[in-house]
Amino acid sequence: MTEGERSEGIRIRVVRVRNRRGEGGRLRDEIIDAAAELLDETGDQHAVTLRSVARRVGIATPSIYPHFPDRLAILLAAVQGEFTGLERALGAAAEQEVTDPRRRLLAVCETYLDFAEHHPQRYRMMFGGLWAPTLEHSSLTETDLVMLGAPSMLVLVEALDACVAAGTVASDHVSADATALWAGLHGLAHRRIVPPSYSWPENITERVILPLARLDAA
Amino acid sequence: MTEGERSEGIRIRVVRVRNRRGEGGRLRDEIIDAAAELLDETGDQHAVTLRSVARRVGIATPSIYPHFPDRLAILLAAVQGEFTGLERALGAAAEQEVTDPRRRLLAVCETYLDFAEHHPQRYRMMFGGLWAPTLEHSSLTETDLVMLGAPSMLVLVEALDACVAAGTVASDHVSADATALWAGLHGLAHRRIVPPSYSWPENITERVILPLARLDAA
DNA sequence: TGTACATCAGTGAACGCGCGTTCACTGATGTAC
DNA sequence: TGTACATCAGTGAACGCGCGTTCACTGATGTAC
Repeated sequence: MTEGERSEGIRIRVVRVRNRRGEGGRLRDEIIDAAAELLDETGDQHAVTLRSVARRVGIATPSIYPHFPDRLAILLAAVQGEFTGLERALGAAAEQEVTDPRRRLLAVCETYLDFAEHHPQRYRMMFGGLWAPTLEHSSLTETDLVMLGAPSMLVLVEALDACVAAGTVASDHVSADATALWAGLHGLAHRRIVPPSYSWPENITERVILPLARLDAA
Repeated sequence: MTEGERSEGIRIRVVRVRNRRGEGGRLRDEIIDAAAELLDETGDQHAVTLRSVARRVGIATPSIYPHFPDRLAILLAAVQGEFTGLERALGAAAEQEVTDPRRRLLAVCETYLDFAEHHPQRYRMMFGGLWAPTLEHSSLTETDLVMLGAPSMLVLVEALDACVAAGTVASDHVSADATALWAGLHGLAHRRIVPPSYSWPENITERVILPLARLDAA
């Protein structure tokens, strides 16, 4: 045991209770959680190494292999979990605003931007396009990655569609306009990720969302 | 000498002519170029190491130290050069379309997206927000980074302003609307960076740019 | 009810690799005399 | 015009580090008899 110890006089040893027989699969979730934590803290996929994950979990490095074939498989699993989290947050926001479709759409947009603000490193990992070049040497397929964002996109499409149905918004192609709106949201999310030195206009959010969603000013 | 050789029977040695006395500064530019090439090829700032740069240039690794204090200083210099390239491209596009401000604005937008498409890895490096978390251990300041994009932004602001002056576009706050337009462009650029599996609507570009620029359809 | 044993969950040491950084050095070249 | 020398532009070996991956292993635990 080389890790879980501090060399400051007192030695701390992380005690991890070994899973019971038949429940070894639990370690898989612990590994994913540790990877997500490391991503959040560092914002750098290179910080998620087999060894750093093992340290965080409190296991020996080779113990990862029964659960994941390689480093990227861990990362994909972590990012999958994060996309699920985004989807849930967007879905919950949509359900909060049952009556007014305009307010529902704006709530979904706001929740999207909040997610980016509160989890900037995750967001960057999810949408930063960090994946493509790394794919070559791994077991992942391109489709794995593209499919990840689909359910979240669906929430946005439905929220916009409700506005169209209610006559609040005129759109000849709802999913296309939802994609356009997403592009704007992604651009706005950039603002919350990057250091705040650039002086963004105060009402930049409205200036992007309202025209793209074809909504009037409030 | 360990590099510049291939172990396939024939040995190739990269012959690099040492700079003449007083012209040692030339190596600095060679280092920046090599770093930019590595960024373009890999899209991964971690691929730009002192050793990989030295190999590419054809020098010994320690020869970098007289020119750059650390790895990040090389990266900053490379990214600076790339921002200058973007600025030139946008400026050239604006100058092509002297007469019609509407067409000029659209040309600037198109050039921006073309840059993202043709240099996806550079673009990601420039705007991907990869910098912030890495900054702590380096000699760079946050302002260094924020200032980089300012001249390019100015081209966009001026192009939009010309539309407003010509009465083509109504805007109560030109620089704010230019920032909103940039957010949309950044979202669109995402499309050209990410693997093309997601089925983007055909006219997504117009659906984003026209409403944000407050332009009518053509 | 007791016990032998197969299996499960994980360990710990070792390997070769590329990395950043240091150090003392080398050989060409411009310049002072 | 010739030569000694300081300086410039880089070199090459070495270091310790964290990494992914391999290998033989260990000890607890559930199960068959």
